[in-house]
Amino acid sequence: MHAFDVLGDPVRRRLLELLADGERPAGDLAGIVCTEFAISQAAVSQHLKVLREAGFATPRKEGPRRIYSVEPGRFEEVDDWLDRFRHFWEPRLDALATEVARGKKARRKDTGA
Amino acid sequence: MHAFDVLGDPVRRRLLELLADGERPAGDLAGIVCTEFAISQAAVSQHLKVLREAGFATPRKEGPRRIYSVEPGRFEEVDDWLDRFRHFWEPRLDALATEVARGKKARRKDTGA
DNA sequence: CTTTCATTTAAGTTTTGACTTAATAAGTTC
DNA sequence: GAACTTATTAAGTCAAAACTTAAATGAAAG
Repeated sequence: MHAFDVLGDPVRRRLLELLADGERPAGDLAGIVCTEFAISQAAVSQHLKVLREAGFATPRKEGPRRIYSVEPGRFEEVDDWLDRFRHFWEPRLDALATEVARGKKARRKDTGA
Repeated sequence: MHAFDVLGDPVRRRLLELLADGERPAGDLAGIVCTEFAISQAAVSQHLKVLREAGFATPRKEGPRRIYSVEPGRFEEVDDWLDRFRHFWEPRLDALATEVARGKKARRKDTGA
């Protein structure tokens, strides 16, 4: 499932926003999102399943609860897709500055420098 | 319409990818996307409408054709949303380096420095 | 080992939105 | 202005996906 297909849902985006500040148990997430969107707790669990299976979040079992936390990989993928549009609004830095500043390609592809 | 709702469609993403390299007439875009996705030209036009109305692309009339080009605003919005997740995968630069490197908040909010 | 709490899964319904065909609009060319 | 091109809009169909209720799972507590 493409990263943007997952993010193309307001409930899932909200869940991720909540997780951005740190891990949270599923029930906690449901408590917030159910009232905000007026949907059932089961619906939230289904969205969590999508996030799980798409690799946006992972649960950790702690007694009877599942503590969810953000999984960065797919976000990075989104960021990469955005790269091809960055020149439309970001000032063009010289190539080295960009590499150093964002430090992305170097780390990811390990070009051997 | 939320930026991610717009990007949550593979045809629209493809259209934007094509526009990332530079402006193109609608017919040109349709020619490519219709074959790639096996959909009608009208369907592509409908997607272009969504992109137009959401502010992701703007057409410029040139004779009978509409030359589409990227409108950066909404992409920047997406980038901003991602900001809250960046710390999960980007090395934390010191604050000034971040400002200089990305030059975003400074330019946008013009904090007066 | 049964009850209870937290969460997920299953089954079925409803809604959203993407697609098709047909019609319309606007710009050239003759 | 008739014919042809380029593109958008309208109307209706269909499928994907989000939601609901109900049942199932699994851990802890009595």
